[in-house]
Amino acid sequence: MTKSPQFDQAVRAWMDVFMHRSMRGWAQFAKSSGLSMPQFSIVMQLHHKGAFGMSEVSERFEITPAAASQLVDKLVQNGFVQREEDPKDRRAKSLNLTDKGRELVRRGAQERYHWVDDLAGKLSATERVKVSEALEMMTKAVKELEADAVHKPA
Amino acid sequence: MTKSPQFDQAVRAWMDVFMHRSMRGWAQFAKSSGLSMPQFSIVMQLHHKGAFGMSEVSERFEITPAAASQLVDKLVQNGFVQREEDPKDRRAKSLNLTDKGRELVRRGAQERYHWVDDLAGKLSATERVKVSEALEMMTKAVKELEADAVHKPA
DNA sequence: GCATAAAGTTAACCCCGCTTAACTAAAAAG
DNA sequence: CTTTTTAGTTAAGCGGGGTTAACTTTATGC
Repeated sequence: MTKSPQFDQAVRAWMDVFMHRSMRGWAQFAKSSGLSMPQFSIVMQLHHKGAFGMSEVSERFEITPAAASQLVDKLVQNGFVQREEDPKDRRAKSLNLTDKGRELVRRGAQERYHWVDDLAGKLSATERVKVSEALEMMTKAVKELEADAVHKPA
Repeated sequence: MTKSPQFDQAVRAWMDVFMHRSMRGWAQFAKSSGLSMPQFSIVMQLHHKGAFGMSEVSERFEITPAAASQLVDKLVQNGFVQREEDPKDRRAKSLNLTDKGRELVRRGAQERYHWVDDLAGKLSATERVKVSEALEMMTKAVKELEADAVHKPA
């Protein structure tokens, strides 16, 4: 581990400032749309990773199948998620976002987008380029970390 | 609003990837220490902003004074927080972290630190410098945004 | 001084997410 | 074809956080 105080300090400062702003907005948006955080998380996963079944919900969120079933059920009742039989395996269910669900995701992204715009407005063009490059490096690094974690889990 | 697709895209990608990792770790740490997220948030606020009273808890978290009282009570019972009479106004209570509370915060910071180390390991020295600079710009920008928000609230 | 406002607390109640346990139904194994 | 495993559901019950309502205690305004 190559020590780099400047790096550590910069990342920590950023995390402090960014996490608070971001998490708050996140939670607020979820609440404003009438969803609890766990429900909202499922919707987001469904958006990012595409359709999947109950068992994957229970694995990804580390809850029992029963909890997953109940949680998803509320999303279905509220029309955000569609739950249909998997034709390949009639025991399994395939979960998908409905139009309403996709619309919710779209609105959420828009809100974040707005914040990004504001942020961009505070930076000069050259700064924006530098930031873009840096974030791309970071994103790549995080993905590599995650890939590592798969091969040798903690 | 100067449009910059590269910037937007980079920030969004980063947020997606970072938020998931970070929030997960966060929630897990809170749970592993026997605290719920709301309880943990109070501890963190107490750490960042120093001592305050019940009414501020209820304002900051947008909950009723009753809820704040109950929430804090659990933290007091578990020894993370100290609740004492404010000598200036005997109706008010002054909340403070106990040693145990501070120790919790310290451990949390350490865990984040560890993640930052891992991340640093994935970057070259020059990359780390670039990232540091970029994050400092971003942190500054966010703080300016927050300052703006105070003057003309949404 | 007395009425009113402010800071917290307590109690009753609700909703939510989660777990365990018991169950149904379909697929896989033998 | 029967047994076992797998996917998911339902029901009962628990604990958590939230609310409203009623209350106590201390400050303030007049």
